[in-house]
Amino acid sequence: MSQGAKKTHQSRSKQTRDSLLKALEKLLETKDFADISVAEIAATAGVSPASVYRRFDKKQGFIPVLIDLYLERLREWSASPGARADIEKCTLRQALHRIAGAGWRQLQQQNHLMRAIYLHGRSHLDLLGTEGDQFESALLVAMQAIIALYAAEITHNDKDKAAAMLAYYFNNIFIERGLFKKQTGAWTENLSDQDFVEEVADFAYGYLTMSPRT
Amino acid sequence: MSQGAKKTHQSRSKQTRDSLLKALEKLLETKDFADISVAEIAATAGVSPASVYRRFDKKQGFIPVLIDLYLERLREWSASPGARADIEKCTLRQALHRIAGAGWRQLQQQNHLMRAIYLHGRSHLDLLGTEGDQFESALLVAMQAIIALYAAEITHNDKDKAAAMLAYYFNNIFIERGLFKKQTGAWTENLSDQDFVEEVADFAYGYLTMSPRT
Amino acid sequence: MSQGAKKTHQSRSKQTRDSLLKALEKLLETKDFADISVAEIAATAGVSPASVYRRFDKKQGFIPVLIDLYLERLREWSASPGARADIEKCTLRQALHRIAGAGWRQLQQQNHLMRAIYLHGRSHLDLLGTEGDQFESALLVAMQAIIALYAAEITHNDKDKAAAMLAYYFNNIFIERGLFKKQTGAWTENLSDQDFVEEVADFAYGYLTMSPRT
Amino acid sequence: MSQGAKKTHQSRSKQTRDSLLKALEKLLETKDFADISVAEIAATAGVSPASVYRRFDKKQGFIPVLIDLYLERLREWSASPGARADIEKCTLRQALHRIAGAGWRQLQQQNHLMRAIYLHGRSHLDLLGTEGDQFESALLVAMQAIIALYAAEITHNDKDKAAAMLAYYFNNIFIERGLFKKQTGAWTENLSDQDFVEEVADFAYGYLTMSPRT
DNA sequence: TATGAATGAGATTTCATTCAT
DNA sequence: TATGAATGAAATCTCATTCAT
Repeated sequence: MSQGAKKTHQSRSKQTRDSLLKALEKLLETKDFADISVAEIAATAGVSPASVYRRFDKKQGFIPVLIDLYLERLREWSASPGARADIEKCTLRQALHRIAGAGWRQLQQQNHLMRAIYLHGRSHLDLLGTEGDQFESALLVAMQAIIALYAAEITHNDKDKAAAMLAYYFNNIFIERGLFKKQTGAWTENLSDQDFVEEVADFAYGYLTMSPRT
Repeated sequence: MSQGAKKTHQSRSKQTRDSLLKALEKLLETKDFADISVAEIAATAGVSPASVYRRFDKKQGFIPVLIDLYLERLREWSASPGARADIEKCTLRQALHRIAGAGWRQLQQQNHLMRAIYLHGRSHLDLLGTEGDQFESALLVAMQAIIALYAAEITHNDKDKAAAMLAYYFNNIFIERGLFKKQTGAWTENLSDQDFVEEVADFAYGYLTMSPRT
Repeated sequence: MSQGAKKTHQSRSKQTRDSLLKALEKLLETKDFADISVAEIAATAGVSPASVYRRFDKKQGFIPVLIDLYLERLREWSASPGARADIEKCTLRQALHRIAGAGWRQLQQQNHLMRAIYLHGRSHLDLLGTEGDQFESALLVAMQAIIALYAAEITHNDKDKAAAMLAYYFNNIFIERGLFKKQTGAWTENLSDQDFVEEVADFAYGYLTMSPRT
Repeated sequence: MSQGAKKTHQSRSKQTRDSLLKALEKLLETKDFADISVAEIAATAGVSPASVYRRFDKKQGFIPVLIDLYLERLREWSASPGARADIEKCTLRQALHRIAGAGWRQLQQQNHLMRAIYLHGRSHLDLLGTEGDQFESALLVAMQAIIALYAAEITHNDKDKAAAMLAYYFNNIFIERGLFKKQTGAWTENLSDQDFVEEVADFAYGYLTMSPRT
C-alpha cells in the first residue's frame, strides 16, 4: 500500500482523491512533477490546497500513489484479452514481436504517468522505493518462460543470462523514444512506430538465435 | 557557443568560471541539479553568489556549459589513441565489442556529468537545446561506417535502418545500468561489467547478422 | 460557569465532554496546550473534530473548563479527611510542615493540569480570567487563620503583611520543582521530596518567628 | 555561542541583526514568543521576512540569542559598580536585602526578555538548553559565599542544603510578581516594591537564623 | 445528532536574483 | 570588480473552524 496516501472512509473523499490524481496526471502532460505546485494540482482539481493534505501527507505522497496507479493499470491490461495474445502458437520471432508491441503500446498509453515515475525515481536516487520490484520480477519470469518455450531455437548457451539481458533490454529500449520523443535524436524518427517495434523485436531475436561464440 | 554563459576576456574570470564548474560537478555527484542552489555552488567554489551572476546570467545557464564541457571531453577522448582502436583489423563481433566497451567506459567516467545533462534534458522537454546534435550525428555516421565496412557479414537488408537502430541502441542501452545503477533492478546485477558489455555487443551482433526475414 | 463551555442537557453529551477533557489531560502529559490540535483531542477521545465544537465553542474554551476541573478536584480534596489534618493540635512548625506537604502533594497529583493552566495563564497576559480568585482568597484566609492561631509564637509585627507573604510564598515556591522538574537546576535535586518540603516549611517558620527588626 | 545564530562579516549585517532583536524585544512586551510571527518581527525591524533567515536558521533560533543577550546584560550589570555593593561591611540581614533588591531590579529591567525565556523554557520541556547553567552555578556559589561569610550568625546546621535552598528561593520568589504582575493575585499587590523586597529578604533571613530544630 | 470532508487564512522557509558597498 | 546583504515571490504545510451528509 502506498505510503503517502491517507485512508478514507467517505465517498466524497474518494472523489476528491480521484480528482486530484486526474488533475496531476493532466498537469504531468506538460510539466515535470517538480515544477507542479500543490496549489496548481488543487486548482486544477477544483479543491483547496489544504484539501490536498487531507489525502496526501505531503507533495511527495503523490509518487507512491502514482506508482500504484500505474501498476494497477498494468494489471488491468495484462488481465485483458488483448494482452493474453497466445504466445505459444507462433514462432519465436512472432512472440518477440508481440512482446515488443505490447510494451510499446503500454508506454504510449501510460506515457505521462510513466515519465513522471521514471524521472522522479532517477532524480532521487536516495529515495529507494520497492514499488517497481513486482513488475521487474514479473518481466524476468516472462522472459524465462519465453526462453524455455523456444529453447530449441535459442542458441545462447546461458539461459539465465539471456533472460536477464532480455528483461533489461525490453525495459529500457523503449524509454527514449516512448517517453521523451521530443528529445530523441533523429535516428529513429524516420521509422514508423510499427517499423521501430519490429526492429526492436528483431534485435532481441538476433541475440537469442545468433550463431554461438566460438 | 552556449547561451547561458557570458563572454569573458579576463583570465581571472575564466579561473572563477572553472572553479564554479568544478564545484557544480562535485555537487552533482550527490544531488540533482535542481536540488543544488546557486549559493551552494558559489560556496563550494569559494566565491560569492553575486560572482556567479557575472559568469552565468541564470542558474539555467550552467546547463549548456555543462553540455559543452561534456562534448569537449568526448572530443578529447575520441581524439586520443585509446579511442582510435583500429576497428578495421578485426571481426565485426570484435568491433562491436570495442564500441560497447568504449561507450561503457565513457559513461562510467562522465557519470555525474551525463546524469545531470540527461535528467535535465528529460525533465524539461520544453527547453530544446541542439547541443547534442553533433554528437548524435557523429554516432550515426560511425554506425554507418561500421556497417559499410562489414557489409559482407551483415544480413540486414536495410542498411540505413540498421545504422539508425544501432545508434539508438548504443545510445540508450547503457543509461540505466551506467547512470542509475542503484535504481536498476536486479536483472543485470549478477553480471560483471565485462560480461554486461559483452552481452550488449552480442545483442547488436545478433541483430546485424541474423538470418533475414522470410 | 466557565465561558468556553456550552451548556448541555443530555447525558450522552456530558459523556463526550468528559472523554474530551480526559483526552486533553492525557495529551497535556506530553505537550503544551498550544501544541495540541483540536483534531488530536478529538481523535484521542474517539470523536470527530466537529463534535468538539458542539461542546466547546473554541479551542480556547477548554481552558476555563480545565480550571474548573482543577478547582473541583481541589475542593474534593480539601473536603476529604486527609486534608483536614488537624492543625490545631500541633506546633506552628508542624502546622507549616503539613501545609507545605499538602501543597506539594496537590501539585504532584494535579501536575499536568496545573502546568497547562499555569503556562496558559502566563502566556496570555491579556486574557485575564478570574477563575483562580476563589482559590487565592481561600489560601489567604487559611494563612490568616494560621497566623491568628499561633499569634503567640509569631514575631512578625504586621500580621496581614505576613499572611500575604506566606500565601504568595506557598503559592510559588513549589512551581519550579513541582511543575518543571526537568528544567530546574541542580540546586535542589540532591534533596529528597521529603527534605525539600521540610526546608520549605522551615523557610516559612523562620520568617514568622525570627527576632523582630530593630 | 548560540546555535540558532549565523555568523556575519559585515557591519550592515550586524545592524540588521540588532534591529531584529530589538524588534523582537519590543514585540515581546505585548505577546508571547509563540504568538509573534517572523513576518511581524521583520516588519517591525523594517526588513523583509527572508532577511530574518540570513541571521537566524529558524524562528527558534532567536531563543538562544535571547538567552545570550540576557546573560550578557547580566554580566554587564554584575560588573557594574552598582552590583558590586560591598556585602562584607554589613550585617547578614542587610546583605540579604541587597541581594533581594538586586535580583528584583534585574527582573524589572529585563522583564520582557526574561519572561520570554522563562515561558519558552517551561513550555518546551523537551528542548533542554544548557545556557542557563552558568547563571545557576554562579548563584549557588554566591549563596555559599554569603553563608560562609556569616557562618557565625547562621544556625542552619547543613550549610550546603541551606545554600541550595537559598539559591532556589531567590531564583523563584520574584518570578510571579516580577514577570507576571497582571496575573498575580491580590496578595502582595498592597505591598510596595520596597516592602516586598524587604519581606523577601526577611524570609531568607529567618530561615538562616531561626532556632535550630530540636 | 454526529461525522468526515473541506477550507481560509496564515506560518515558516527557500532561493534565484539584485543591490550597495 | 567582488562581495555579503537583502529581498520578492513563491512553495509547502498546518489547523481552527465550518459545511454537508
